[in-house]
Amino acid sequence: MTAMASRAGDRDASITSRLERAGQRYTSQRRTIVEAIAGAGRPVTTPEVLERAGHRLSQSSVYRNLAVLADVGVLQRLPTGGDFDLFELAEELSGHHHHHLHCTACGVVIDVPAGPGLEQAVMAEAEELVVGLGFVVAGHSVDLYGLCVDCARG
Amino acid sequence: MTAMASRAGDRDASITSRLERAGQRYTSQRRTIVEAIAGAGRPVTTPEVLERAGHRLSQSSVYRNLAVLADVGVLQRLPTGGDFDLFELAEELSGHHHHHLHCTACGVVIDVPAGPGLEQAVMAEAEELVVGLGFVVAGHSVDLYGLCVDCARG
DNA sequence: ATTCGTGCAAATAGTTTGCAGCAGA
DNA sequence: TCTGCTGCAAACTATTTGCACGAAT
Repeated sequence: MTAMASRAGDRDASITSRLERAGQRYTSQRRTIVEAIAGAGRPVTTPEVLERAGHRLSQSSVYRNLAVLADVGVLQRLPTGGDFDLFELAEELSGHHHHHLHCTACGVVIDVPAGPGLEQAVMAEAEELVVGLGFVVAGHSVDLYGLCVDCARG
Repeated sequence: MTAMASRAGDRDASITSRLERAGQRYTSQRRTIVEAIAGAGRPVTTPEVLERAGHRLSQSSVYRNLAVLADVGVLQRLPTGGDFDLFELAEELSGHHHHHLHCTACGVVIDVPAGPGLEQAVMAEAEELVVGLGFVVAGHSVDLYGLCVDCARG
């Protein structure tokens, strides 16, 4: 419990500081949004955020706050090609580096922890690119496409 | 030259058959679109397709045809989070498996050939997921984010 | 007090669609 | 000649924005 509280506190402090650096405040509405997203355990859409927050906040404010939170690095935006973009806690805050599993049938996106072998391979590849193209690699993402358990059955 | 012509012919035949399987035709406009995209050598946006085709086709038809061509597997759509999605030739048709380098400053996306080490690592990871989650992996993409040569300098 | 946040309604912009004429098999 | 393709204009929808009021420091 102490450890949990401490970790939650760390997260809030980090979010507050990121916002303040941009002259912004960590309001209760922004807290609600962050908690709705963190509590989902997977990337969520704007309507889902609204839903999970019980529609207690206006749509325009959600859009505005998602943009602000993504801007200061609290959230990560995931384009999907579908109707809505997805949002998740930035890896720097959630603490665990992961990749995504996209179900091409139902559209759900699931987090999967990044294995060390794959990470190493990506790093090696990134290294070659710096040398070969002068491209400075800052981050990466690995996305797997297929069918989730539910859709694979039927 | 013979080899080139042969390869181009193979591509057209493959495209025609994919379209016909869906009761569609490989019209000259669709040819124009495919050539505009194939000739770019990197993923392009809808306005770029229009531009590269010299604005000889209507915007709505371009949208319609990009959707059809993506549906039958001739093109691949790449969501970006920016204003426009990107389109590129499907890997089955272009023949070379590759990943993408995204410049976070100017937004350009560059193709990079997929190295064998990375591919192997992704496959291994995919294998574990099938066993662990029952998720059936059909494909994947690796995306690297950073600064392209031009943006890294200036 | 001043600055930022919020809700509402209106505006924006990428994309889709209805329809009438055209073209290919 | 039948089915699908195209262009135009209108419709649609996710997202953004102007404005006036409320909240926080």
